[in-house]
Amino acid sequence: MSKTLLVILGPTGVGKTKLSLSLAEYFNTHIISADSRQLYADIPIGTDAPSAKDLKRVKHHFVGTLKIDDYYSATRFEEEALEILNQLFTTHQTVLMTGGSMMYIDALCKGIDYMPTITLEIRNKVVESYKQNGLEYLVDKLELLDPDYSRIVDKKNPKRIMHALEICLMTGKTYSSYRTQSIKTRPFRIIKIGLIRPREEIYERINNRVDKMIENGLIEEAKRVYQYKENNSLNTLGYKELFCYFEKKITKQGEVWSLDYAIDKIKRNTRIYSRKQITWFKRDKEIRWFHPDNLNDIIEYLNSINC
RNA sequence: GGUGCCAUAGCUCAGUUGGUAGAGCAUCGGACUGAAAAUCCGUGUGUCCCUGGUUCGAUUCCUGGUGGCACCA
Repeated sequence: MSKTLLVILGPTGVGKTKLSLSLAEYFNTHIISADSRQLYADIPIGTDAPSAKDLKRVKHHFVGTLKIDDYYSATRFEEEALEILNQLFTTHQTVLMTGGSMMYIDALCKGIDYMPTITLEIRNKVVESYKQNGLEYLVDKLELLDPDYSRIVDKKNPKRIMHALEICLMTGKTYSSYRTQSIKTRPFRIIKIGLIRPREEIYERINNRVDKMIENGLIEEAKRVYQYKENNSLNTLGYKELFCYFEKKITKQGEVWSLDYAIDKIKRNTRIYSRKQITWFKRDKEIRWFHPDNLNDIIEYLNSINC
């Protein structure tokens, strides 16, 4: 029998955590978390990380393993998750991966192209140039250095432009030359289970969850990490909005960010995020969709394919 | 009871000197390959409250309703 990676995915708030715990117990196995923010140890409330109790019930990987200012990326996740998977497959037939970080899931399932890590020096240089000269300047520069990519890149998206430029500047080669976009095959079977609910249910659960996070001390948690706010780990739902409130920023409507406004924004942005996830997952035809309450249907399906 | 103001998108409102309408928010759709909870793009048909009148033509002006708000009794 082949080894199986069972992927449980879905939009935020749909109920992945609860179902994954049940399934992991059913298979008596571990969970690999595919969540780019639950990786960080100091922000468990805002990222809705598995509780201490959950972690005791089932062994998790990639939860709370990083410091708030650690660098991380989908590629590192690919490498490290593969390594852990290989170990786990020596003792387990089935391993679960669960999470909502779309690119992390794809990185492990399909692989992503190798690219050199950008040095801090180059990154700062490019970011600085963006601030000084604006996006169009960078677009022009990219057109010179990598005309192929320049033709297809979204020219309004600063991150895409900057990253391609960084690669060009650092390696002296084009960004396109690293972009093979080939799909890697894995030496194990991958089964994807998608969890979905009607929109209203997802939205209601998100709204309730945010209220609960506030009750559980999200504001204090955000204050504790505020000094690290420049780090990517905190460019995150829940924190960025509270930071605006802390800083008494002015809203588009010309008012000072109140706590209520920040909380509404968190809810709204989380809803938008969940939609974005749905959009991404919709493209993946390998996903078999279920309602999270139908654990039995899922197990029945898995049995039928010899899981 | 009297007077004044208001009634337009799911919400808050703008607007049409009379030629059937548009912003913000909400909603919805999409892109995505080493920062991805990031970053970026796109999306507005709605009995313009109802009725009658004037008019070639009314959501717009006028009459009368209905509902809301404010003030006066």
